[in-house]
Amino acid sequence: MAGGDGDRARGPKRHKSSAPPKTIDETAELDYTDDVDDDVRDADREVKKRDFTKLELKPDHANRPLWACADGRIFLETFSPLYKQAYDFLIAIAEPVCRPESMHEYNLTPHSLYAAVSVGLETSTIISVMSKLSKTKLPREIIDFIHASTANYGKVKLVLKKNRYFVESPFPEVLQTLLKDDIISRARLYPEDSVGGPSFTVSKTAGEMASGHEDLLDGMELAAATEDKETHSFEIDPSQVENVKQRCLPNALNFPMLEEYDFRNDTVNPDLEMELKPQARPRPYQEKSLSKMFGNGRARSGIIVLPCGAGKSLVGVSAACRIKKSCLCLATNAVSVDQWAFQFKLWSTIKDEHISRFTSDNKEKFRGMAGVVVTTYNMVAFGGKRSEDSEKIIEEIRNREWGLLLMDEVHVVPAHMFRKVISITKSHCKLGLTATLVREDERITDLNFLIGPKLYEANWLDLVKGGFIANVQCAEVWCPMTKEFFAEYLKKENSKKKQVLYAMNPNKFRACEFLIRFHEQQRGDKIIVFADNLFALTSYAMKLRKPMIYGSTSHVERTRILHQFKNSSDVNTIFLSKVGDNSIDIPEANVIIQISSHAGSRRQEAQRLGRILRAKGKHQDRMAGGKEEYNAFFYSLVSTDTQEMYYSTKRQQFLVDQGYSFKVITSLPPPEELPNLKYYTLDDQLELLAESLNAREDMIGVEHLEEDSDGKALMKARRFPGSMSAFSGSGGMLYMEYSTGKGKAKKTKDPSKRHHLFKKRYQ
DNA sequence: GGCATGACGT
DNA sequence: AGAGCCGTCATGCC
Repeated sequence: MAGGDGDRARGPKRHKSSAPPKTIDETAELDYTDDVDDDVRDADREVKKRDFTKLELKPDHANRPLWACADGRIFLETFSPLYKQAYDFLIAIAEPVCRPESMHEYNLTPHSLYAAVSVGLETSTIISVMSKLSKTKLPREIIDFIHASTANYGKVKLVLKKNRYFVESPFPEVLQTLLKDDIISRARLYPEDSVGGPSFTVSKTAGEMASGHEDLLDGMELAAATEDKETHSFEIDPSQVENVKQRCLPNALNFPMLEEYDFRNDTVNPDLEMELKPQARPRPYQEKSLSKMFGNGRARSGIIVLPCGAGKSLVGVSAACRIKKSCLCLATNAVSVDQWAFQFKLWSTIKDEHISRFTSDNKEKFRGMAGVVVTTYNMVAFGGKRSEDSEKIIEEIRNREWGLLLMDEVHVVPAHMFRKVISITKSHCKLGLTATLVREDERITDLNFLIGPKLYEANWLDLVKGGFIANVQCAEVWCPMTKEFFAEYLKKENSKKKQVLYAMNPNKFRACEFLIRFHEQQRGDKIIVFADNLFALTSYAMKLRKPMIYGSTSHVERTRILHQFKNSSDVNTIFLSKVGDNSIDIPEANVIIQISSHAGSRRQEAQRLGRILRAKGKHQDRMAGGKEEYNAFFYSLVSTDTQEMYYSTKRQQFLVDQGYSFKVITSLPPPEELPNLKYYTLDDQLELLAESLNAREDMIGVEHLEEDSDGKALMKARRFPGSMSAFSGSGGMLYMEYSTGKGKAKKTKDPSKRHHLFKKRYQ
């Protein structure tokens, strides 16, 4: 799983040296006389794996949207009339690698196929649908691979009964196989009345193995098999569940454990009275996510990936409303806890006394037999000494059997401490939600055994087309370093000092000033400026007299600034440090300018973009006229010839994989604007340089900051004798021209930035 | 305020 | 070359 990377486990062997496949156009022009035979020599097959020209096209290939390579790569034409069905199918069986506008690339992996069978697809269906969609006869390797990857699915179940975990299977020999594994056999617990032995607990149940129904293509129905079976089981140590599940995954023993909650037949745990309100109407993709989770009448554990602003919370609340059992909802911080509690009350009929928040400031009592508790990962995983109140509540949380464990921002769960929440709490079903299933470390794949497979992932650009999220223009603004700043930059060894210099580059400052002025005055937009570096954040905000929020801004202050930003036309721009990445909710903003973003985090980049995806409102109707128009803007300001260039490319990767393209702008601000912007004279620039060079770590702190009555930031004069001097009048002409026109290289035309599939053409 | 933790980069 | 430790900026809990 994992959005785009992380999952190094490939399907059929990938050839390191293999050249990129020919482009579709090239292959289409060749003739297809050769056949893909079942018994070609290995050497031939090696060639055929990476050569499209040898594939036999079906006569009606034009109507079929897929190309499948023998090495597990799949390409999808997005302009096909079957795109929608094919997308739903592919996202279920394969890992998206890159999704530019007209051609998607996917990868078939053991994990992705495991995910496919977990949402109810059967091996034969996967092969037949793929075959139907494919322009060519499916390569033998692919078929074998699908069979091998899915053969053992559904043979083993993990079941929670009376707060104890059992590994169950109708096949005792499978359990024996599992127990040959050291980790699993050590995790086994024996019944108290036995001395330990090879025998399993046997029970008779109406065993229904995996089944479900999907509306993939016409006539594609999945059979449900119901028959009475004997079930064999052994108990495992709750603290070892994570390890046991890991051992069972496709890349190890390959008996992935089913985790499904038959909530309708759960008579042990009390029901919770909670319905979705009639006005809560899930959108098609939300409905689709839920159908993946509840496809067979039970609740599957897994992960749903939706962009920010696409309504993840409605999916979470809907899931809880279907299960109708106690639900533990985990979020990353207190603000988010409040929002979740609010969302539950907004979308569901849950009674106030059945929902409680549990944070350090808000320890609401848990009443009744069943309920929803919203709390933080921190609270559950906390290892230190707890207050008396907390101790009581956490004890209740530990001992309860939760119907649903709902995890917001689930990409944080692989972290060392946070993953503990999975074993601390006992739940029948786990649902993880996130917009960005990426981490810069390799641990994202751990979610496969910590929680479950990825159940659904929406395509951002499809949601843009549907008008569900904003249509964002992404741009990278190249700001050349001034001569003086660059000279100092080259002298510095310390990367921290370098960072300050490229963030404070006067050309970047003026590009920022220009963009703010343009969007505020010409378009009436609401702007967020992000700066990771606190020196840059404070300097920019003060020079431009805009309010800012960073780590040590008090809660009261944050609320006040955000309120002004939302409600007053006087405050249209706010400066945020990385506080803005997570814990602040700003639905009004529709422009982002990044001035310092040293960290090469793809997740942060996507998260920041997500801040403006909700932006629609008055701009929404512009889309109605048929012609799409951008209603949100995302600018990354980078100082050219510095480290920033490298990080910027790295940061953008996630969004590029989602199909976003970054336009490169090289002529900002327009030359004729220069005199109207700050740091026009060399003296001013040199003064800024001196300040930047003197910037010390300890100078950032509340004690050095003051705010004037407008809430605009000022700095104590003695700290920065020169900083107050240049509040020159703004005004002057503003230009629209930057968005189009001369001399501006579009990134998409730059061969080095193209997707590898298309690189050749530009070489 | 102190301590623990996360996610980056070096 | 890579793992692991530390630095920075953030949060949460007591």
